[in-house]
Amino acid sequence: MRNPEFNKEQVLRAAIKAFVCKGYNKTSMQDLKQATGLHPGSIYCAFGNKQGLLIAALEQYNQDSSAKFIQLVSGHNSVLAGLKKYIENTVSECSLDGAEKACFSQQVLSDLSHPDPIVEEVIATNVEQWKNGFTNLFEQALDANEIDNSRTPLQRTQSVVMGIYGLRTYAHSHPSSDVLKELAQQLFEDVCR
Amino acid sequence: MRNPEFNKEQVLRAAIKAFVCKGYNKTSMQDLKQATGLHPGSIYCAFGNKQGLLIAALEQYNQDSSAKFIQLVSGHNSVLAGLKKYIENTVSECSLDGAEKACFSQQVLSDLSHPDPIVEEVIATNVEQWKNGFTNLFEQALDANEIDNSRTPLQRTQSVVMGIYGLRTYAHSHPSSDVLKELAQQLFEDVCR
DNA sequence: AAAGAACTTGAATGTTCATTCAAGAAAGCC
DNA sequence: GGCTTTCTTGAATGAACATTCAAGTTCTTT
Repeated sequence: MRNPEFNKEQVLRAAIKAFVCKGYNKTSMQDLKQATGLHPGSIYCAFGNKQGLLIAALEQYNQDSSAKFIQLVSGHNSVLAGLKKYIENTVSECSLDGAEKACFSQQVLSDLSHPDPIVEEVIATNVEQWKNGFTNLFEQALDANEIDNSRTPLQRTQSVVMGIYGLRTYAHSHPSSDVLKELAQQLFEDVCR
Repeated sequence: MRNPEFNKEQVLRAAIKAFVCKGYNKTSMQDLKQATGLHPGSIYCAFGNKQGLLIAALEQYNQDSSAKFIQLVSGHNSVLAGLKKYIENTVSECSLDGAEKACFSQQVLSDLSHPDPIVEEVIATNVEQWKNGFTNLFEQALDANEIDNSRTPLQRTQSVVMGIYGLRTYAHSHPSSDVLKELAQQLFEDVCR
C-alpha cells in the first residue's frame, strides 16, 4: 500500500491561485500541472475532473477565507475597527498586481455562464457564510452601541457586500491606490452611518 | 457592384446580446452565426476576426449606452431625479432573467484575463465617457443646490460607479428584486448626501 | 442579357484542450 | 527479496473551436 505523494491543501491553494489568475475557463490542465506539480492523470485520479478540482478548490477557499475573516476582524478595541481593518485589507488585496483582484467565488460565478448546480451551491454556501460573518459583526456593534438601529444588521450586511463587490470590480480598471482607499473609507462611513 | 446584405448595427446589437449572454470566450462562431444570421466567412470578411467583431460591438455598445444615459437622465424636474431614474433602470436591467446582468464592457474586461491593448482602450473610453456623464450630472446638481460641496463631483462619480458595479455583481446571485431596489435606494441616498 | 465585381456559403484545416489509459515506479507486507 | 496494491506518468484520443478559401450566388453596369 502506498500513500499519495501530494499535500491536498497545498495543491488546492496552488489551484486557486492559478484559477484566480487566469480564470477557470482559461486555466488549462497544463497550467494546473505547472501550478500544482501534479500531472493530469493524478489530478483526474484525485478529483475526478477539472470541475471536481474546482469544487474542492472552492471548498478550500471557503475555509481559508473564513479563517482570514476571523483573524482580521478579531482583537480590536471596537467592533467597527474590525470591520474597517477587513475593508482595508480588501483594498490592499485589490491593489496587488496580477494577484487576487477578485473574490474567487464571484469570479467563478461570472466565468461560468451556466454553472453546474453543484458549483453554484458551493458558491452560495461561501457567500452565505461570509454574509453571516458581517451580520454577526453588526449585531455586536449594535449591542455595543457603536451603530444605531436605523437599519438592520442584515441591511448593513447587504450594503457592505455590495460595496466590496463594487470595490473589487472598480479595481479591475487600475485606479490609483489612493482612489481605492478613499472609496473604501466612504464605504465604511456609509455602512456605519 | 453588390451591396452587403446585412445591417451593421443590427448585427452588432445581436452580437452584443450573444456576448453578454454567454461571455465573449464561450460564444462560438456558431453561436454568432445563429445570433447575427451571418455565416462565419461573412463575419471574417466584415470584421477581420472574432476580436474585430468584439471591438466593433464594444463601439456600438458605447454609442447605445451613451444614448440611453442621456435619454434616462433628461427631462426631469430635478437633476437628482434623473440620477435616480438611471439607477432604477439599472436595477430593472439586473432583474431581467438571462438578459444583460452585467455591463458589457466590464464583463469583457473580466472575461479576457490579458486583454489586447486595443480592446482595453475601447473599454477605457467607454468607462471614461460614462463617468463624464455622471460628473456633468453632479456638477449641474451642485449648481442647482441639490447637493452640497462636501464631496467633489468626481468623488461622487467614483462612488456611484463603484455602487453600480456592486449592484450588478450582487444581482448575479439572484437576490429578490426588493433587496436590489433597497440597495439601489441606499446607494442613491449615500451618493447624494 | 452577358460580363464582371462583390458578397455569401459552409466544408475543410489546423490548433488547443480536457480526458483517458496502459505502462512504469514506489511503498507496504510477508 | 518477492508479491500485491496503489499511485504516477505523459503520450494518445477525440471533441470543440477559430479561421480559411474555393465554389456558388446575386447584384450592377453596359
